[in-house]
Amino acid sequence: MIEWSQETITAFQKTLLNWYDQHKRDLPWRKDHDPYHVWVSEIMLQQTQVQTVIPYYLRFMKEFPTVQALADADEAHLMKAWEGLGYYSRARNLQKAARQIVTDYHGQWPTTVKGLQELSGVGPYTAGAIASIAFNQPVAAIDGNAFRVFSRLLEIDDDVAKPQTRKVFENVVDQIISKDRPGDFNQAIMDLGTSYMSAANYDSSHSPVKEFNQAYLDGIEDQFPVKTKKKRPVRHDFFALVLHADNQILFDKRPSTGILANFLMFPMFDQHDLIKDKSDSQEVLIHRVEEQMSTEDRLPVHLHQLPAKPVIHTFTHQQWHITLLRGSLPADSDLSYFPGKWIQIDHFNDIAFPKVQLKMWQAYQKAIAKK
DNA sequence: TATACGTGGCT
DNA sequence: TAGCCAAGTAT
Repeated sequence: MIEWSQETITAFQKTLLNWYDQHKRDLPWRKDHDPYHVWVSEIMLQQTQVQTVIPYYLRFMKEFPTVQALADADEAHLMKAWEGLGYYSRARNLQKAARQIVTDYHGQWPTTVKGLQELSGVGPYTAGAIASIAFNQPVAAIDGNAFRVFSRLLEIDDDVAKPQTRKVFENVVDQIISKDRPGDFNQAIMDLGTSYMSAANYDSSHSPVKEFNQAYLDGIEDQFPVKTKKKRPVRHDFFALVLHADNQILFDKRPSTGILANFLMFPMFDQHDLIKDKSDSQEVLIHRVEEQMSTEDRLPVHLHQLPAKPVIHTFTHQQWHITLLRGSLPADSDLSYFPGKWIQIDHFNDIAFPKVQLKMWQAYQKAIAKK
């Protein structure tokens, strides 16, 4: 049980919702409460900032205006619409869920948290957000904003990085949430959490709910939320091959699981896997790649390291250092001999690539232009 | 439960 | 600048 009295709870709701009515952000997915609009925006907003999402959301609604259109979309089209947004399993789960709705539910949306969580990619937060915003259910939607805001308001010091902490906050919000306007309540908390009560540069002294903010009143806001630190990304060193033949370049399709699943990328070799002896030089490793690519003498591949800095790309858990290798083939080589897919440069714009692949292509073109 | 999963912004 | 943060979920 929280310390707030029923009077305090009512006063908080009123203050928060009045502020929201006057100052809520005008966002494209707030024009109505259509569950499709709410759902797509919530999936895009997972771990992604509002300003990043807006243009993606607007394009997405033009391309796929309805659940049916999304269910019918071909995967390449879908991934192109998601290109650059990251966490690409979100897009695949989105379509999986669209097909669930169309096929399994005959177009009828589940309206409860439990029902919504049956949809692929919809977890406790997103289910709460859709249920409250689209279906007016008085349920919590605990995201990073809610963790931050309520941890400060009530000086809750449970570690928000731990999964079990979610239920502590759900219990709190279940008691405080407005039963009349649950969707607006949850969205108001998010607006508060990105403005007066943001992670950095918060401005609690001007916050509409400062008198309810115990951590502020006690001068200890900087202690909330309590969150254990993340681990640093692990470094991996790769070679990436740029194998040119006429106007085509060789691509590999990545495995169907793991990071950047299913994307087409330049063939990549983990340098660590190429090492046989500690004393192996970079030249020796490159030569081993040449051997792997030229298993028959009739098609020797010659590789040259490009006069370019390695491409460095950091993910949440990995940091890639990629050395680009340009490959040359004998004239009239049989391209079908190589494992992978030859793609016309002219067609690059129609294919979805992850950011690191676009970086490699840019670095390659820059290096070639210099020569 | 702890970890993997992308990208961009900010200090 | 290296690290943290941003409307989390799946496994």
